[in-house]
This record gives sequence, structure tokens and C-alpha cells, in this order.
Amino acid sequence: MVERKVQTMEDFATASGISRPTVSKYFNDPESVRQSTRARIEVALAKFNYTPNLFAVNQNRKQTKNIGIIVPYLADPFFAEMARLIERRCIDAGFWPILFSSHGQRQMEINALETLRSLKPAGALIAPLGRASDLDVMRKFADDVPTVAFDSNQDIGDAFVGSDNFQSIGLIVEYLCRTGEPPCFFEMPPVNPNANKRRAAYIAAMERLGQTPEIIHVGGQSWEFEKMGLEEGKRILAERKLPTNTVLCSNDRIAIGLLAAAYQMGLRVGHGEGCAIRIAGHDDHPWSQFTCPPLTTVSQNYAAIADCSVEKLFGLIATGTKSESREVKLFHGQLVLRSSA
Amino acid sequence: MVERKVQTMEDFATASGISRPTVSKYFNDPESVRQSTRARIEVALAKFNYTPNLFAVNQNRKQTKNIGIIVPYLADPFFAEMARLIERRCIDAGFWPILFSSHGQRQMEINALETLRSLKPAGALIAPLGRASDLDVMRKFADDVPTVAFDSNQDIGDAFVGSDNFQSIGLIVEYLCRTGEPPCFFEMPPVNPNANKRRAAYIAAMERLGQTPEIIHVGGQSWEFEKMGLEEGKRILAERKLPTNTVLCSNDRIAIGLLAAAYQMGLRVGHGEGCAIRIAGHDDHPWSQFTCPPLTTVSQNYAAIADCSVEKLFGLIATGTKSESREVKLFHGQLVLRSSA
DNA sequence: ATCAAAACTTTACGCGCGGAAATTTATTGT
DNA sequence: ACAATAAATTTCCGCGCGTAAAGTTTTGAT
Repeated sequence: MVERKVQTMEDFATASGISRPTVSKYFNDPESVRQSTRARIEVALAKFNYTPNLFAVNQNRKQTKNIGIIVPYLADPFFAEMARLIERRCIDAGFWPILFSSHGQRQMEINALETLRSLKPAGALIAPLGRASDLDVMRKFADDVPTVAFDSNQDIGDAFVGSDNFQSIGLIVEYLCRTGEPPCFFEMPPVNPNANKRRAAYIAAMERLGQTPEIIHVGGQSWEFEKMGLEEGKRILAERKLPTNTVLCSNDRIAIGLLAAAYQMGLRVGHGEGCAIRIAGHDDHPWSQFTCPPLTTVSQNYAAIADCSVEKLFGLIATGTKSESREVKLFHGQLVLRSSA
Repeated sequence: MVERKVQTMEDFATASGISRPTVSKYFNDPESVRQSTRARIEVALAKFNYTPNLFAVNQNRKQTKNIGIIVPYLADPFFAEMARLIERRCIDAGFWPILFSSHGQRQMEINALETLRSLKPAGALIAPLGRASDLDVMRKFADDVPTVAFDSNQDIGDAFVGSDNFQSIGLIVEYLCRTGEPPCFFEMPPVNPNANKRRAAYIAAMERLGQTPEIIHVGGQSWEFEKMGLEEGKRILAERKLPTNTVLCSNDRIAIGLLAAAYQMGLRVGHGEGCAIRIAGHDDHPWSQFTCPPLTTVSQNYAAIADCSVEKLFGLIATGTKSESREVKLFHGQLVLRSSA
């Protein structure tokens, strides 16, 4: 009863009294064999705990079960959470997710794409770095592999899933204008299209409401948003350059830095009595509920974006057709009212 | 000049005018071929951008270049950062890191181990879940694969690399006692040995300094430390159950929650005038510098732990010997003084 | 120029499995 | 009970590469 030399599928087949091709069929799709043989295989499986050699399997299958996930920055809790959700969906669907982080670096994204390609993946879910991305390399990749982009719309892949920045920014601008001074806009570094879209959305919303947009410009390509929010924030607050007492940050990580800056400058943040400044964010990052004060923000629908991305990818994989038109699906954000604004 | 049907190594070999076995040798170790042939290969490589089929390569090599990295919770910035450092070291050494997150769940850790095993990895770097880990499965894995454990010392693998909790906790306890009221200890959920070690280290340090240890107990197996710090913190602060005005948290994420609780209760945190409570953490998480106020803590030496883990693993892989004794390497923490305590 | 060592080429086999084709066996419905 | 169909079996080839063995060429030092 001890596990013997059952290493190959051949071994396992003879040990379980079934022919190897049938066993092979079973591993490709347990439903594809007769119920009785399936049962016999599974009995033997429990006895010998054999698993097919992954490399041999994937070498011969024209299509593997691998799905690549590439995110720009895994230390960002937004992407950590997205990765977690996507991984789970893939596993549940019988696929094998492989996670890569570009760590904010162009070359690492390129490397991830190359490595991924050599894995002959069934598909890929990519949140591009953005401006730092090598679009040519990415497009070439997407030509060969069914690819869904998410978060950052770089016009690559067969579909895009993300948030409707115009809706979400509009929502919070409207809220801020309605409940106090109209906000100025603390931008994020223009690392990706979201940065520009959110700025444009802010301007549009302000003009729609008859207000004058005021933007605090930020340059660079750094992904250390908190640091930037803190340093830039301290500078601005010290110089009293703030055009209004309300700041809408391009994302929560910037806001977290700005909250720290305000705290360190002795400014009370919030909408209540005796508060000097209101600060709002965007994304509803996992940590936003633990800031001081808790951050008012607009949530991105993490679960919906993850689900939809995965569904679209599975659709592409199933049909195998490269649709001529690139689908774009945008989800609405929801106002998350806490006490910072 | 356009890339032709150079798909296999055979194609590439003929295209570059070199025999396939030599090309194969080159890909296994570019140094192993003559400088002149290496140059010829690399010229052809630039021209045809061929990459060996990963599956075919790994099927035939007795030992792959894969290195598995398993962390318990990727949304924790500590592990995100460790993963980043380790990945880089592996890539630089010509290995191929594959990252898994257990997402705090026992079954996912088991799955990761199984998947990893089927990849015939050269080695593995594992930060175990801790109490939720299936130690039998893990030991069986480590019997077959050179394995280095880090962060959480579960007595698995051929070596362990981590922080010296007794030193680091001792350091901050001494600091807190020296500069104000002796601290009570807000534990983390006992998910892993670090939790118990840090509690024990706190008790030992307090007794060494002639103080009475006071512990705020926490149960459960949740990894949502901030949430726990916030909720438990609010309860304790509301009930005025705090034995002293100084709280040492078992880790920074708990401290972040407690800081939020104190803020929401209107308590001023810090060591200055008019501060009601001092709060300190442990780990120097990437976000600790952005809390309000910035968090006083003890840093873990991320880079040293990552480097040492990887070095030890490479040593194991190189020698191929299962050392009889399990090495343990602990790094010291450093006091990071900010304004929260 | 000479020669041994080093590097390369040719040839050949095997890894573990997917999958096709032809044949045999088992399962349905009437 | 019988065909008609579904499922398994047997046999075989190929995937792309590692790697061993034997023979050939190149290299570098004398």
C-alpha cells in the first residue's frame, strides 16, 4: 500500500488497471470518461497520489492552462487585492494563474512578458505600467495571446476593464462642492492614463458645476505615491499655496501622504468644527479606512473588475477568435463617506 | 531579415550555423562555449529572437532553474517587499522565481506546495502561514526540495532566516521604559511563532528591567491586523482598560489600527506635550512613515533577510547535500524613532 | 610545425505525455 | 435478443530539448 514507483502516467495506468490514453483523457477532462472508470481512476489516485508531469503535459498540449497576471506594482494594495481576486477566479475555473509584478520598472514588465510568452499561456490579464510600458512589445504579445487589460487603458489587448473615472471623479467632485468649498485637485504622477483621465474628469466636473478648476501639478514617474503626497503636501501647506480648503487627491495613496503632511503641520483634517482642511481620495484602498481621520473616497469595484476581466478572458479563450473591435467595460465607483471630507 | 520559422532550437541552430548540442550548451551556460561561438550565437539571437521552449527544457533537465517563493499574505507590504527583493536576487542569479501567496488560507498553502512540486523546482523559499500550515505536507515537500524558511520559524526546511525577536523587542521595550511609562503589549493574533516569540520577548525584557508585563490578549487566526487593532483598540480605549499610557504593538499593522482607534477616540498620540498615549510598533512596514503621527518602531532588516535566505538556498542547491543540522540565522532589528512614542 | 587539450559536430536515444487511427469491448434502447 | 452507439484499448508517432558517445576540427602552447 506504500506508494511505489508510480512516477509516470504509464505506471499509474497499469497500477490502476486502465489504459494510458484513457487516463490521459481523464486528466484533461474528468467528465469525458465514463462514470465508472472515473471512479476507478479516482480510487487509484487516492492510493498513489500521482500527478502528471506539468512540463510534459504543457509541452504537448497546443494550449496550456496557464494564465499570466501582470501587475505594475504588487506593493500597492490595490493590485495585491486585484491579484488575489483574479487568482482565485482562475483557480476555480481550472486554470493555473502565474503572477508577475513589474515593480514599477519598464524592463521588468518586458521580462515578465517574455517569460510569460515562453509559458505558452492560454491567456493573460495585464495591468500595464502605463507610460513606462513598451507598447510595441505588449501589442506583439497580445497579438499571439488572448489578452485582457485592466486598470490602465493603454489600448492593448482584446478588451479593457476598469473604472469609469469620469463618473467616479464627477461623483466626488459633486459631493465636495455640495458640502463645502469646491476642491482643488492634487494629481498623481502621470504614470498611466488614469492620471490624465482623472485630471480631465476633475476639470470637466468643476466646469459643469460652474467652478474654476485648480490643479496641483506633480511630475515624475515614481510609484511612491505616499512619499510624494507627504513631501509635496508639506511644501504646499507650508507655503500656504492651497487655493481652497478642500483637496481631492488623484488616488488614496497620494491622500495618505497628504494626510500625514497635514498632521505633521498641525492641521486638523475633516468636515467638522475646527477642521482646517478637507481631503478626499479615490480608489478606496484597503488602508483608507485606517487613516487618521478615515478617508472619504470613491471606491473602485474591485470584485466586479476582477470578475469581468476574467470572464472576458475566458470568453476570448473559449471562442479563440480575435474580435476585431476592442471591448471596453467601465464600472462605476461609489461614494465612500468617512470623516476626512 | 524578417523573423522566419525559427521556432525550435534545431531551426535556430541551422540558422545560426552552429550545431544544436552546442546551442543547447550555450543556453545552459553561456560561459561554457568558446567566446567566438558565443558571439556568433548572440548575433543570431538578436536577429531571430528565439527562446527555448521552457517546458521541453525543464522536462529533460533533472534539475530546473525554478525557485518557488511562497508567502502567507501578499497584501501585507512586508511580504510584498520581501517577495520583491527575493525575486530580484533569483533573477540576477539566473534562476526563475515563481511567486505564490497563501492568502492566509491553509488550503491555498497546500495547493501552492503541490503546484510547486510539480514544477520540479531547484529550491524553495517559504514564509509559512504558521499555525495554519500543514506541517506534514510542508516537511514532505522540504524532504524532496531544498527549502529555506523565512520570517516564521516553523521548524521546516534546511535553514531558517529571520529576525531576532528577543533582541528587537528588547530594544524597543528598553527604549520605551527609559523614556516614559513602561509599555503594555498589544499582541497580534497567534497566527505564527513570531506572535508567541514577541510576547515572550516582551515579558522577558520587562522582567529584566524590573517591570510588570501587561498583555492585551488577542485571539483568532485572522490576518486583518489593522482591523483588529482598530476594533480591539477602540474597545480597550473606551473601557479605559489600558494599564499604562504606552502600548507596544506586536507589529506595525496592529499599531496602524490602534493609531486609528486613538485618533477616533480623540486621543493625541506621541511623546510630546499634551499627548495622552504612546504607541510603538515592530517591523518598520513601508507605510509606518506615513501614519499620523509617524510610527516609532523597530525595523526588520528586509534586505539582509532576503539576501541571506537566497544565499543559503543557493548554497543548498550547489552542494546538493541535505545538511543534517538545520541552520538558523537571525538578524538584529534597529530602533526607528519617529514621533508616536 | 607539432601535438595534446579543448571545443565542436554528428548521431542517436529518451523524457512523459498528447493525440490520432483502428480495433475491441461495454453500454444503451427497442 | 439484437443492432447501434458510446467508450476503452492497442499501437504508434511526435513534441522540443538534454545528454551521452564517438569522431572531427580548432586552439594555444611549445
